[in-house]
Amino acid sequence: MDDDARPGLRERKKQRTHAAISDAAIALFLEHGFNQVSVAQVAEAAEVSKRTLFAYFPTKEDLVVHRLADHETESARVVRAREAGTTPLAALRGHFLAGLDARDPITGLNDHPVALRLTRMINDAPTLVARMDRFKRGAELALAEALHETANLPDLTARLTAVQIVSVQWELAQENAAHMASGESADDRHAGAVADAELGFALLDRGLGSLTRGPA
Amino acid sequence: MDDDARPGLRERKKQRTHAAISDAAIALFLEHGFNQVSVAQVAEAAEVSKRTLFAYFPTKEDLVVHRLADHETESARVVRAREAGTTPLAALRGHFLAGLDARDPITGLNDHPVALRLTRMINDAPTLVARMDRFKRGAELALAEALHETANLPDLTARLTAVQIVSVQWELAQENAAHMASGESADDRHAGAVADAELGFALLDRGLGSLTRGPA
DNA sequence: GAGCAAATATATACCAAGTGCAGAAATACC
DNA sequence: GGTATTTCTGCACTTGGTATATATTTGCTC
Repeated sequence: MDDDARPGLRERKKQRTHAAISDAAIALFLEHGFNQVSVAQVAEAAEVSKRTLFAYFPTKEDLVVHRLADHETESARVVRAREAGTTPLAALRGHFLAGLDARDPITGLNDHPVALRLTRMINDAPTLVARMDRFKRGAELALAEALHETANLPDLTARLTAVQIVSVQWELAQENAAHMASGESADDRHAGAVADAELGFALLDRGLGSLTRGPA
Repeated sequence: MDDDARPGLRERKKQRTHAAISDAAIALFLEHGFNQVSVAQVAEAAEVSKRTLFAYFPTKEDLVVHRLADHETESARVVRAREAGTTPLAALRGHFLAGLDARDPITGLNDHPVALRLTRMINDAPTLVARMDRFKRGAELALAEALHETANLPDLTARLTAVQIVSVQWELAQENAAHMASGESADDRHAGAVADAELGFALLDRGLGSLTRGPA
């Protein structure tokens, strides 16, 4: 819809307003907490009417979550862009490990103060946590579609596969974020995070039966 | 908390009020839709003040979801109650298949008109869907704890295992519910549901690698 | 059974998220 | 410059949920 072909004054202004609202919101939320700041305050700080704010962001939660929108289809894109001969799972494993090396916040392995405050802010606000779940669900469906289309999997099989993969990635990120929240540094945690990721992807690849049957 | 040891007039009255509110809510929601009915209307129908309603149910969504509360720990209980020598996954597989046979609504394989209207009502209300996600998350954590305590699994391994299992069960139920929503009868669907469940649990047991490596 | 303390219910007023609407202001287009 | 079209704004309104202070009910003791 929003082709970035030609700026145009109107488009540029819209983008600036969008950014102004978002920035004001994040700043206020990080400072005082999500539930402690009303959308009216955000609107005032962004010098915009409440009505306009809701024209840009359909809900208060979107003021935070819209920043993750790109990540929603990340796994799906990785699967689609994998090289021939690479299984989807191998591609995703490689991508996740690369994310750990890069300290990509989506892996949870990032100890920037802002990242820490952000995860804490989210976990303190139930409605935000719920919104993150919807985000996760979107990632599952996008990945399922990618698997269905590029890996020759039946629809249900693709969905069953996708939900397992996304759930494991999510839990790994939660684990890393919990370590960060308890004060550990990303560098100190890195080795453990890699080991945990290997465990998670091994479980996905070889199945839970491998726990009782021993390693393949 | 609420020991059912001795009734007592006060307790009985509370239970009756609780049921009255819940029944009024479900009836109105099924009739007009979740978003189309206000909590004030529910309170009026139940002949109770709005404040009292919120004393019994912390949120509007709880008016619906509290009925599933028991199911939240169902998988965890199945794992804890499994016979010696049975793996958790085998126990859960057996339980799920039994649920299909019994047309347990939690498996999605139930074509009672009320069940159909209920799933439709939930899917039409985003806040209810979000609440179901929280319910699912609770089931994951409960199962993780059960696996940790009874299957000798490290904490993270238990959580990774639990999220995979619950996610697959959930997706299987979604699939069945979708079939019901499109008019198929539970009896007609049963064989397919069993086959899908076998697929799902096979993926869990043998891993996603089995898709590329072929059957074990 | 009267009387009192604790629990529960109610009415009222209130806050915050989100929507509908009518009009003002800005932008694009000619 | 004039006009059609977006976009923004102010205002009133609905709804979920909470605070407070007051009334009602229940349980218990004598």
